[in-house]
Amino acid sequence: MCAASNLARPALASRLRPRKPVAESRFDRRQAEILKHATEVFYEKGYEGASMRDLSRATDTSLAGLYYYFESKERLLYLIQKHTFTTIVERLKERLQGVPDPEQRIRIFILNHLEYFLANQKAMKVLSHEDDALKNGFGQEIAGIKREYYRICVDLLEKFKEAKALEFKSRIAVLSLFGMMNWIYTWHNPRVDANAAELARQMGDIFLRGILAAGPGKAASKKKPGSAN
Amino acid sequence: MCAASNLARPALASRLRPRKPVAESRFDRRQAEILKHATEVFYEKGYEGASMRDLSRATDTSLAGLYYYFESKERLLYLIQKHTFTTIVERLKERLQGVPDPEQRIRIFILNHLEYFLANQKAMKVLSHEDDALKNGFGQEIAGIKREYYRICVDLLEKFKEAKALEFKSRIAVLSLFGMMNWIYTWHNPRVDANAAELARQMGDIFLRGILAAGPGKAASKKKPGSAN
DNA sequence: CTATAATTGGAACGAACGTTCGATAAATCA
DNA sequence: TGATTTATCGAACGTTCGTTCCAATTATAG
Repeated sequence: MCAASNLARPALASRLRPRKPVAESRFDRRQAEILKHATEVFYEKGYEGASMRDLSRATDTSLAGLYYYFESKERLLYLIQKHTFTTIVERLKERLQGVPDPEQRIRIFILNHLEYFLANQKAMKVLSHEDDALKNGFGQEIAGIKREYYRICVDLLEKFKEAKALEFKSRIAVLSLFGMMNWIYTWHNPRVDANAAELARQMGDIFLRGILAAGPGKAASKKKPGSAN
Repeated sequence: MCAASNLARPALASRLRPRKPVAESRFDRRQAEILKHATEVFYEKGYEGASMRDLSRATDTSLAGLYYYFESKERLLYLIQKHTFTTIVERLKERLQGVPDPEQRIRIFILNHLEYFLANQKAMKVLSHEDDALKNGFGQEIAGIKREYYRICVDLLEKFKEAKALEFKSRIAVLSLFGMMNWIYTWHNPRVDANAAELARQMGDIFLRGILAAGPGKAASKKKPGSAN
């Protein structure tokens, strides 16, 4: 984890913290808690719409206190995005280990994405919705993680395509899949809609059947699902 | 069209405009032009991030001049959203007339959506991205149009489902389809990606095959989705 | 305990925000 | 032409923005 080392200390707290062998210090704990509440506020009001005073109120911290933990509002958003994105990629890699079947791997991708998305819906909306709010330095790093995640999905699809001798445009397919999954932050209601596993199954069915029916050569729209090759 | 009657006049211009039988007055033309430029600014900076001074600069209008044409910043966003959404629904209804085949009707829906989306990409991003920026009064009217549009799509799908004796959750299917289509504002690059007709064909293929393969009864792919956790 | 570092809050900074006002210029019509 | 509406402008209003400074408070170490 080593979360602390990633976080810039404000001037007052910039001295090296000596011997702190335990996992997280008081500083780290409080910082994480502020981030959690800040995520909620960004979720509700958007990045530009949320003021530091909103965050101050929501986190029960004085305005100056916020600047003790975060050097700027932008950095706050950056930390939320980085943590969220890094975690989802980490979990995906763990889950993919030891699973060879191409279709199964795609289903794992979908499940991992939806599960994390729904469990951290607010953070994920902030991630999806404010993905161009960060200026050059910060923005590029997040964009890099995003590109890696996208690459993983493309690779999964192309392995699948190869194994089944299919023909379709990977780029369109991947981006369609992302669209299906990411859009849920606009409509998912936990009291009405199914949970992540069930959604993953349904979306996986639609998507996988959709690309599975695309045999080599023609891509006819009439029902000819049987001819996989 | 009668666009003028929908637009609130500021106090100075609130008197009824007598006999203006021709399509659009000077007022309407200038207002429409400001809206066009404002759409661009909202697209680039977001609603909260764009200031009236940004809009003033982009439209070559003084700050006070803006308030002669629009009574508030919120109203500006409202007019952009309303015009965009109303137009897309109108066009869809026209295109659906006289087409009986359920599959064909869904393909028309997709094509209409993507075509309008790509031709008015900036307005559509503003529409998708700022859909909760409007306060109660304005927001509900836009939400109403959106609900109508959603309903149309559900009906198309259910007719299709009935005709083909399929079984799938319409809600999930519709929202997945919207996700696929709406997400393009985050990635579409006209110099790299296909045009609307081709995209509509590809997405239509993925989506229609996906739901078409869901015959009555079981909806199984051969493997069960691996351990949910 | 005292001394030192970590943490907090109150008050204020200049800048930018959305909006308003009153005066002026341009267009329209008698 | 003069009278009257339509359009545009610069300047300012009060508020809120992100951020900073500094004194006061609390926790930790010697």
